[in-house]
Amino acid sequence: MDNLPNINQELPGAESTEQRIFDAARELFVQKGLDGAKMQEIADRAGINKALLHYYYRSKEKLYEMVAKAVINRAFPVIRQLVESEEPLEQKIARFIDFYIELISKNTFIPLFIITELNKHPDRFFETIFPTDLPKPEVFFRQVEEEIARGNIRPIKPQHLLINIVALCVFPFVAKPMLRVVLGLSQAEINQFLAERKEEVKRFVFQAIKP
Amino acid sequence: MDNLPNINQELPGAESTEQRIFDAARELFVQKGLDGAKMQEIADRAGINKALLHYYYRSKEKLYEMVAKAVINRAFPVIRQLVESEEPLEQKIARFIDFYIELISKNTFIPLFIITELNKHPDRFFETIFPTDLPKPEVFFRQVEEEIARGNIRPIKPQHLLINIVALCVFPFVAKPMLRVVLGLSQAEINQFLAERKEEVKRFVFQAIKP
DNA sequence: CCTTGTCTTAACCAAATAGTTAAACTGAAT
DNA sequence: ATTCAGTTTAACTATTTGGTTAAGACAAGG
Repeated sequence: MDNLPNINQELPGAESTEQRIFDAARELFVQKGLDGAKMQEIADRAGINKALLHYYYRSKEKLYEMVAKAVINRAFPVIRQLVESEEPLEQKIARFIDFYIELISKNTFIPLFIITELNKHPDRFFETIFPTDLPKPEVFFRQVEEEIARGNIRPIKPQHLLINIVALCVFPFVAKPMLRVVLGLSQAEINQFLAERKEEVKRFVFQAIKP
Repeated sequence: MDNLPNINQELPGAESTEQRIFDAARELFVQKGLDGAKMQEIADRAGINKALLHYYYRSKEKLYEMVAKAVINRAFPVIRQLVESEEPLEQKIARFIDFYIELISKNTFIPLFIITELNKHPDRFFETIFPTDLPKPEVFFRQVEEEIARGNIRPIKPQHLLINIVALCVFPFVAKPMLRVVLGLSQAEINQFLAERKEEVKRFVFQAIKP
């Protein structure tokens, strides 16, 4: 009776029921919000009975809360790691853009979800997240100021530079449906356009901060 | 009996019931979205009986549709006018940035509303809500290509330039709560930061497209 | 004053949806 | 095989919520 643990049907879906529920809930909550996602829908996507949602996660609110926490706590450390590293600024910016665009293109709805959630409960956030996970942009700020002092880049407030970079990375993906409307692009053209963003953003940013 | 028209209780709230309903609905829909806003809540905010909502606007969907149309149609024509004008490119970009940031800073929730709802209910938006006369960016595109040909700006796809400009204008306001979290700014500092955006974006963009 | 059309309300209805329960299933330990 | 704990389901209940209805208020005109 050593360690042959609860194998309980781990074969069919390869994942535990609890996890399948959580994944389904995450997808739907992130895409449709608390009110837009329905419990039955979540159950269907997880391929289980609706009662199991309540068996594992007492209520819709609780389930949503756990999802929100997980999403936030997964998103921030990744950014933090990039922003706080000590590698040379130019290289760091290039890596950041590549990585960030890659990340968002695979998780289109996450930024909007976090922003919406942050707007709903501005204070709850600081209880939700591990304090250590909060990105500390000081390293980045110092690097920018050093490069400015050396004359390698033009004077610019580091805060503006950081936000500008993030804006250029995030916005086109978040506003994806608008591309179709405003630029009149087909689905294929939209994908082509978004694929070009990594290089485009890097060119744009580096040109914008040249001395 | 000259011109003493239907005064019908225009005194108490100074506004017609129909208008009060519409205003309440706009506030709540913009803030909470279609699913998040409840009819009873709208009625309460308007200070009237719930049945009146259906008396004036048949259903929730219809009411939402009218609100969404109004919100969008207040924003787009102005943009359109700017984008389609024939004034010199540099001047046009500067005016666009000034105007756009001004507009957004006074209606912070509108872009978020449009983007969120567009992502949640793309069909409804494209079929019923969006106006037929969207901004036509062709003039802008042509101007950019001309300036590139003349060697006044560096080569860049006009679509990317347009999206970059919009991204730099919109994103910081949409992501306002993130500023506090990521940059660690106080409310006063956030306002200061956002006030600097007009000049910052113009500098950044013009520098980025220099030959 | 009485009628008429517009506006407004309280009470009600029906559908959707969150949540509960009791029973059945399952696999493992006794 | 029996028990037992954890898991799962179908059927059910309770609540929320969009929508309706019938009756009343109310001004304006006859």
